[in-house]
Amino acid sequence: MRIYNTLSKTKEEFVPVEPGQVKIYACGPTVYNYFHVGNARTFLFFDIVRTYLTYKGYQVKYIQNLTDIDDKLIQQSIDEDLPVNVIAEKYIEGFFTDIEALGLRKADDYPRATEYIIEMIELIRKLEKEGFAYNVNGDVYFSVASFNGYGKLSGKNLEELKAGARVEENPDKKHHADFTLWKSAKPGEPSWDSPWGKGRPGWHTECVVMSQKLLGDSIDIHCGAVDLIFPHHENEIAQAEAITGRQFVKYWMHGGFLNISGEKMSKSLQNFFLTRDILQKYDAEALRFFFLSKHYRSTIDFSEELIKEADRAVKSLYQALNEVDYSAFKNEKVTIPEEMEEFRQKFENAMEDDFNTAKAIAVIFELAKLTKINFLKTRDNYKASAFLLVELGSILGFFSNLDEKLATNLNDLSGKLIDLLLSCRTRLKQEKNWQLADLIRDDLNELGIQIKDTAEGTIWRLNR
RNA sequence: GGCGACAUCGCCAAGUGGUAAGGCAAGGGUCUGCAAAAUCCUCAUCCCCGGUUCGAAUCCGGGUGUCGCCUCCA
Repeated sequence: MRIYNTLSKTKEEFVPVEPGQVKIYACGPTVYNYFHVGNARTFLFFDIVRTYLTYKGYQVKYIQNLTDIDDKLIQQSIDEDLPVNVIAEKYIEGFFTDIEALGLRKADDYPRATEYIIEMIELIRKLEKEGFAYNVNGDVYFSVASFNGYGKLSGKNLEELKAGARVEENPDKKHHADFTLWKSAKPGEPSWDSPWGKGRPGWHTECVVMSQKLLGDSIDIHCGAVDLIFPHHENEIAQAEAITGRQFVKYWMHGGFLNISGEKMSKSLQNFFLTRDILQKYDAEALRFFFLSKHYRSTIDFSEELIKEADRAVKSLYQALNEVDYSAFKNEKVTIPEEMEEFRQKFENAMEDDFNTAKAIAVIFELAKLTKINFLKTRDNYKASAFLLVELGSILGFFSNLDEKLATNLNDLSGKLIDLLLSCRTRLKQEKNWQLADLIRDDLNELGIQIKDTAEGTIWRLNR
């Protein structure tokens, strides 16, 4: 299994710190709003990483944090005229609603920043004591010059950062790349007591503390989107490794951005899409297909047209199962013949090459095709390939509500009524009353009931 | 200004030296009373120029274009 590591800028063989176990820390949302489709892509991808590693037999511990105190939350609390903790609760609830709608599995824990204030203060004190941090009037900064190795993740050096220049000068800082560990509170802001006075922790500290507390000093995978490489993750490394002297994270994984029509999503451009709004209009698996059809590190361009296209693609996958009447044999015990395992192998090869989901999806489609061919030609092995199709597809999160989507019976009465209508239509056809027969067909179609006139007679299916 | 990424069929997208996966769309055939569905078939030499090599979409150099990071951001 090979994973691209931002730290080395290469694909590396994946070897967990402790054999058989994988510890993953995923940067979660700052809960000042419902999350957008870009967040959704990131969250969804790391859920796939977790799911795949679990499928491979690793014992995975997966943590995703919730940032529930920070400047944006404070601003939002002013905008909505609600206390910060109420804002946080509101959007945390929204977060859980939305990830469920997206079909993500729950993380093992969702630690919140405000639950770890004491631990953060403790960390900052240690940093200060050991000369990595300094206090200026109640604001505590991390001194980047004191940590040798600063910039190793993002590939920046302190000189370049200085030359960057576009940064607002803060005369309190020794080096302008120094970042805030503890921020003193202005009147009215939520705050906690600390050795430096009332204030709140800086953003970069929470992930270090929660990662170390819940997963240990050295973990396997820490992930987020590319924008977090600098400064967020760079700053995490500095704090964590300054204290422990050990490698904080073995594999840093970063997902690519999602743009809207070639442009970065931003509120000012009015091209901002909340995940919940998109899920209102489109099927969650269509969105999932859209995300996974491109490699996770590439920038992806979002448009509703592409979601519609993805929706058609997903439907054709379901259609394959419909064709072979998967519902009728889904509870049977079927063993997958040896020669069919080559598909699993191809699928795994794709996934194990830095999670090449686009390639893995191609295998899924090949399997769908094979299933139909087996069914039509030989009637052999089609059950096995259907099972394999569902198994592998499920790893990518597809086929999550098969029963609903494959349903051929509404309920007894409705089904019988449809059958009744169809037998009338058959009679009309025999009488060559095409006009009326077609009317019934078209009207049923309007209702989402698709008629198929086959050699064996007329059958119907719910159009998904 | 500094650092970096990318450019493959109408659209989306794999592919990191051995002769272009997959999806969507499109066209044609079969089936059908007509349709739909299904099914079969068709559909690219990889931004440009130069180089390395027996051989390059894949490596090197130079262009052009797009994008990202350097500031809160998934």
